[in-house]
Amino acid sequence: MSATSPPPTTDAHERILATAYDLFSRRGIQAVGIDEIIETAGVAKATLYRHFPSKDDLVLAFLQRREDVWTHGWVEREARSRADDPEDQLLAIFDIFDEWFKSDDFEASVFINVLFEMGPSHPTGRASIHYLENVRGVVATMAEEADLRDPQGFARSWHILMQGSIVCAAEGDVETAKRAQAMGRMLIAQHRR
Amino acid sequence: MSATSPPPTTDAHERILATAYDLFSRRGIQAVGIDEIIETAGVAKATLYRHFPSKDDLVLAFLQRREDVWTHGWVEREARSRADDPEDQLLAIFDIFDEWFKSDDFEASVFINVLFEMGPSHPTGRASIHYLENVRGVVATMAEEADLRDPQGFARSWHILMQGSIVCAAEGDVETAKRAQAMGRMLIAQHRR
DNA sequence: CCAGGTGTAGACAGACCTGTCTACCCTTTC
DNA sequence: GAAAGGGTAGACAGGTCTGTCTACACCTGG
Repeated sequence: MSATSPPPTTDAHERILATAYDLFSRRGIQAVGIDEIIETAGVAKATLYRHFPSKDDLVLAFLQRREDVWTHGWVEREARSRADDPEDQLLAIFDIFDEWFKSDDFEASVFINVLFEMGPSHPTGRASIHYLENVRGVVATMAEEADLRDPQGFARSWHILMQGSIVCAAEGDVETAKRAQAMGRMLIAQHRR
Repeated sequence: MSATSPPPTTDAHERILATAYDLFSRRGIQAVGIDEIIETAGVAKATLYRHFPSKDDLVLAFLQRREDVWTHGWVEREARSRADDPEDQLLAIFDIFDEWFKSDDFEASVFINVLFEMGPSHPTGRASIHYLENVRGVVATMAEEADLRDPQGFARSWHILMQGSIVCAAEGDVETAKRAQAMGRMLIAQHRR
């Protein structure tokens, strides 16, 4: 989330990945070249290619980190910390999204972004699909904890609301999280036993 | 002005645009180069640049055609032809989406695609946002015809369902249209007077 | 002391891409 | 019959990008 490049004391591998995370997150994959990454990270080109044999490998490492930082470290963690009741934890996702959409550095979802930028058959696109499925898995777990009917089906419907609100936010509608949350409430009510 | 149509081929302008429509629709903007378009269309490079001063201009013309063909010529037209009741016309959108997602040439939404590929500040990205707003406008009109409360707000929520199902379909979930439709039913029920 | 691993700096190859330009062809119109 | 306009074919300029390569510097451990 920090835009500052780390001090040169940290090791090169980490510095490259942190820089790539920042640049890829904000501007996408195609728009960020290797040359910009090495310059921003303060690293020689040979060093980057020693740690990451190709740009695709760097992108894959970036997506893995995105899951750690965004999916688990931010969305899941925040949702769980904001409420005790599992239903409220689910609804809290859209409170978090609301803050996300209204923040300055909202740049649309990295996973959707890469999926559309690279296509579903490209290795990085396939990886994005995998990480999006994991997001759905987090929702399914919460749905189980909330003792909702058909947690897998619930998670798929909930996922539609999450993805839809992200796209609508990218379109410019900053109030979209509240609308998605309202539909989420209806969906929860329908899945109660 | 002349009504004479030369036997060899159709109008070059039309041939270029039709080829660009096909290639851009299926593979995205960045992945399709000018050289491929002129070769596929069977046209000289100078001819393309005579009709479209730059690739961006060609993309803008492509997006305009996409609205004509897809938004109005297909989704809106089909939805209206499949039901008389406005509420059923709205729900029919997801029947159409269902067939779309399951068709061989489903390639995700062009407008979302271009928006994510080019970014919201690029002219073509801005145009995509405009055409997505027009899709929402079609929904709002149908909502008015169905005499639903707050048709604009309804259309925004409905739009979340549409966008979400498209992304989930791109992710590989082919049953997503049915789930979106079920949530659509709930949303309609909530907006009845 | 020196060998190996890690780093820097930057030139360079090779493959793309968009957009321009020349040179020529063919048809229609005045 | 000449001019004009639209078309073809393709070279070319100028830019981008990834990835390789050379040459050198600095530790650190044996």
